This record gives sequence, C-alpha cells and structure tokens, in this order.
Amino acid sequence: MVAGPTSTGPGKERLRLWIRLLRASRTIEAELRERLKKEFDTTLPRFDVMAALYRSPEGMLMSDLSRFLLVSNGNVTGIVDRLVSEGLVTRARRNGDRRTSMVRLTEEGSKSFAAIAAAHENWVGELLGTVSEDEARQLTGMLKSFRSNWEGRE
Amino acid sequence: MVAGPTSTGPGKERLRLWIRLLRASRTIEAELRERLKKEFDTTLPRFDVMAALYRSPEGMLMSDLSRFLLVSNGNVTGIVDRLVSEGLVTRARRNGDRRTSMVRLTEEGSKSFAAIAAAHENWVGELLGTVSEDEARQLTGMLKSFRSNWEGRE
DNA sequence: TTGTGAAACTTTAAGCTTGAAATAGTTGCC
DNA sequence: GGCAACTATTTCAAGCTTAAAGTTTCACAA
Repeated sequence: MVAGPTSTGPGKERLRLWIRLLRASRTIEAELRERLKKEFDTTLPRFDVMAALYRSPEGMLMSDLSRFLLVSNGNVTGIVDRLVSEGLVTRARRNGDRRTSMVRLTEEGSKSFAAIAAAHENWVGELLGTVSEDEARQLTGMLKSFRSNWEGRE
Repeated sequence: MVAGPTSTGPGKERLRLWIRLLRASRTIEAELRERLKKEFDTTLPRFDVMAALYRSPEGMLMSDLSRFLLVSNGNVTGIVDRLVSEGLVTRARRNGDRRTSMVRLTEEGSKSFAAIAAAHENWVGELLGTVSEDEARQLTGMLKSFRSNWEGRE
C-alpha cells in the first residue's frame, strides 16, 4: 500500500495520510531491520519479543505476547522457538495451568537486549532527528487518539 | 518494535512517536489485509503492485516496481509471478533490452483493481475517520518533510 | 572481437506472517 | 464422574520478505 490515491474526493486527504504513514514506517522499519542485522545479527521480530519480555520480568504467556505485539499466535511460537534455541528466553511450564507456559528472558537475553535497546533508541532518535520534541509529542498525541477511537483495543 | 521506551532521556519523545507510528500502521495494515482477503480474496502486496501498475498504463520494469514499493527485487518477482498466473498482469519482453520486461495490468487486472481500489479508499476513510481532513493534511505534511529530510529518496 | 564490468532479473535459503486445523488441558454443568 | 464447551498453544500450508548468489544481457573499450 505504497501507491498514491487513484481518485479525488472526500477521503482523499485520509488516503494520502495513510500512504505517507505507511511509507514512513516502512522506510524506518527497513533501516532499523538492516542495522539490527548488521550490528547485532538479529531481527526486528526477535527484538520486539525481547522488548516485550524486558518490560515484564515476571514473564508473559504466549497469548499475552501475541496480543501485545499485534501478531498471530502461531507467529509468536516460531519466534520464541528460535529465541529459546539461542538461549535468550525460556519457556517455564506452570503448575497451575498446564496449557500455558511463562516466557521469560534469560540472564543472557536480558543483557543482550539492554545493549541492543540502547543502540535502537539512538537510531530512532537519529532517523526521526528532523522532528522536534514538540512535534513528536503532538504527532504522538494525534496517533494515539485516532487509534483508540477507532477500536477499543489498547 | 511495538514495545514502549525502556529509558528516559532526550530521545524519549521520538521513540514514543516511533512506537505509536508503528502500532498505528500495523493496526490499519492488519485490518486492510483482512478485508482484502475476505472481500476480494487478495493480499496487500498484490494490491500494492497493482496500484503501482494502475498509475502507469505504459507499464513498469521490475526494478521500477521494487524501488517504488520499497521492497527487494526478488520479492517483486514472486508477487508478479503469481499475478501473471492469475491473469491480472503480463510481462512483455522488450525488443531493446532483453534483460528487462514491461509489466502491465491486463484488461482484467485493471477492472479488478478499480473495484478493489474503490473499496480500499472507503476503508481507509473509515479507519482514519476520527482524523479531520485538516489534521490529515497537517500530519501528512509532517511525515512528508521528515522523510525527505532524512534521506534523499522519494 | 572479445573481454570486462555493470545492470536487470531470478533463484535460493532462511525467516516472518497469517488463518485454519489439530492438540492438549481446563471448566462447568448434569 | 463424564461430557460439552471453551482456552492456550502448536502445527501446517501458503505466501511474503530479505540478502546473497547466480544468470543473462548489455555497453564499451582495447
């Protein structure tokens, strides 16, 4: 969805906005992906999962992860599998409900993530460098409200 | 990249913005993808390619497509392959340079796209419904300038 | 003309992604 | 207890995506 509007009319400005939004996020995403690969030999999805887990030292269920990351269940399974095989996260079976397992960062995973996250924050600062702090706040507010209005989830 | 900032500091607002941006575009993208599937049995990448071709009745080279859509060369190959096998686009060998071929929408592809694009525009209007036309213009402007400042491509 | 290097494209391997089907475990109702 | 409905997760097939390597063609200079 990167092409331009194909017609004029009432929805035209919104369509333009959507295309800009998508191009912007794709461009930044591509750049971040490339740097994650080059500098840390990792991927965006792995980073996302680790970021979520980093905020929840007590761990997260698979379904928590997929809900939070806005991706499907089956998707998370594969990413976590790979992270487990790399020793960065663990799946701890629970006594209470044996269908579920708590996913947690390992010590190594936590250290690894902290280093990557620092670089990542700098990259974002750089890539969004032409947006002033004020503009950033303003844009953030607009995006926040639009989304929460559209659908109840958050 | 859907998690929250992990620290405070100068880049914090930009990181917040990036996360909002990404969550917004992922949410909308997911919704559009689902509707394209349900209503037209197609996908976002196919739609993107067709949208690009619709704007260029004279056709596009594979490399034009990948540059325009911000995706890799090999990626476009696969998508166009599928569209060709569905009879929606053609690859016309050229006399001049036999490495290249002009990719064009077929009659059927063009009709098919027009119908989908109309629905698509309505969906975007609906999904961004809470953004006023003015806000949309303003946001678009911000996104446009930030991107063209960051890197020369357009 | 014949290399040589670059360009356009395809192929490949690995990983990401989805939606749907399958599996396993839980809960509530009789 | 037993069974139906539900929940959490994994598996699967198909398709998307990238980076890197391979193929074919072109341009052009010696």
